[in-house]
Amino acid sequence: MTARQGHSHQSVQKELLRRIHSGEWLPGARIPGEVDLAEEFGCARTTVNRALRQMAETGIVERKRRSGTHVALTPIRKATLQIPIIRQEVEERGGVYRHMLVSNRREQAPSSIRARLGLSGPAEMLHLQTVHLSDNRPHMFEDRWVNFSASPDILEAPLEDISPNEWLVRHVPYSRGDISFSACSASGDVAEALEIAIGSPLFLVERTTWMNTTPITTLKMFYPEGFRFSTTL
Amino acid sequence: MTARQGHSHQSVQKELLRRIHSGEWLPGARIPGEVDLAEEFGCARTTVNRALRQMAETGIVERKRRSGTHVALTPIRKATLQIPIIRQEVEERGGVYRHMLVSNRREQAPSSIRARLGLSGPAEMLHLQTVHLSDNRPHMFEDRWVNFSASPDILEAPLEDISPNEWLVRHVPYSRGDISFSACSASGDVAEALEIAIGSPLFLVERTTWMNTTPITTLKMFYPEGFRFSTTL
DNA sequence: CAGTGGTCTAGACCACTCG
DNA sequence: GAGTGGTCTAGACCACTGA
Repeated sequence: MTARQGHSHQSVQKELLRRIHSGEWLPGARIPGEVDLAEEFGCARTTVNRALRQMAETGIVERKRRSGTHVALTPIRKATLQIPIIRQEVEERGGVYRHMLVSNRREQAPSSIRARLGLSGPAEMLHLQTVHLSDNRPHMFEDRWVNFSASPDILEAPLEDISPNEWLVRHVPYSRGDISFSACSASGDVAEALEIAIGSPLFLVERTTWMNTTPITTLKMFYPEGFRFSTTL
Repeated sequence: MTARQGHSHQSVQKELLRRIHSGEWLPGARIPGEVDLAEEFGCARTTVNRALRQMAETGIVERKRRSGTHVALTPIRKATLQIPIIRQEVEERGGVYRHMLVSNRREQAPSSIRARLGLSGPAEMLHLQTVHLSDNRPHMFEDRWVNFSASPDILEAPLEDISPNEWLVRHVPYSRGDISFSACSASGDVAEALEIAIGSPLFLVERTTWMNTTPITTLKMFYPEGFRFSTTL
């Protein structure tokens, strides 16, 4: 059967967005059911469904069975952030990337680190400190602990040539991660590595990753003032 | 025709993820085509397509026509952030919310603000400064400019009772927004509002929103040290 | 130019949930 | 119990792009 195309899911979404943005459908208002919309637009219900599903994923509408689809009271609540490899991050900003491994030691993980990873008993881990440079100026300082029992290969990795960040991303998959953003002031170590004054404000990203329930690595990334993490809503 | 169900798109995705996480399919490796996978799983191609499309949206795989689907070299590169109403943010963290309107004036917007909004000529705007409190302690300081020609109603809004943040979210839709995160140190004004020392590190969120090409509002939100913005990968 | 993903259709059944 | 979204199927055509 020749399926003559009425509307694409994108054109449907565009029209639905127009009605929301124009105020025709106010926040909280109920949107007609998929069957009605499909009839109105002259397309299959599947097409309407996809348009509405995408709008629900970005938080523009809320959907529940039986009660239908409503315009969200707080339109657009989700932004997606890119989590790049640091080298790419530097190069995308037009800099020449280089890294320096400041520390590379096996140590007993302190309790704060074990807590982040969800480990109860003592554990020997790889403690790596790296300065990431852009055009030979400090871009970011990374303080990382690696649970090498989950990825023994890292003990033989050429971390002078490839940063721990990049080596892990390329060799150790993970299934789950936490990430958080905050601000802090520079302690002595970090200030020295970044060549800034002690107490300077820093943008701090903390990330921990697991493969299933096995912790892989946890790290803090310290960015000096001026660095921005941007995205679009 | 009774469509007997083979696999759901979720079960397909789960199995594909397993193969990636187990190392069976390494980063960069090519994944079989949709037709082959559909045959293997005994389901429709549509089902495989949806599973792979979702995995592409989260950055786990990369898809191109003709060349097929490949495991991403940098697995998982996107995180979604919730952009809440501040009152909800405070209440979700267990605090009692209150806000104080520190400033509410019509002013000529300085050039820095006009630049953020993409306006060339002079423009009179509403300049609002709000302290958001959690359990009567400062939670965040907001410095906002509103292009009231795009939403004249705000001039009559009871901003003492409902914060500018919440009033705008509930009454003025937007189609596009920028958001960025960084760190800075507290200036005198902000330090006073947040009851912290001048120079303290702050977590700074900047957001600008438009309706189509009309600028709506731009603001900076200053969070004291200790505040974290978290999400899951 | 041929292979791969991208998408639409029409129809069906299922699952949740509100009244 | 009935209405609404959630999803699967089988088939078709289209669009991009790399060999």
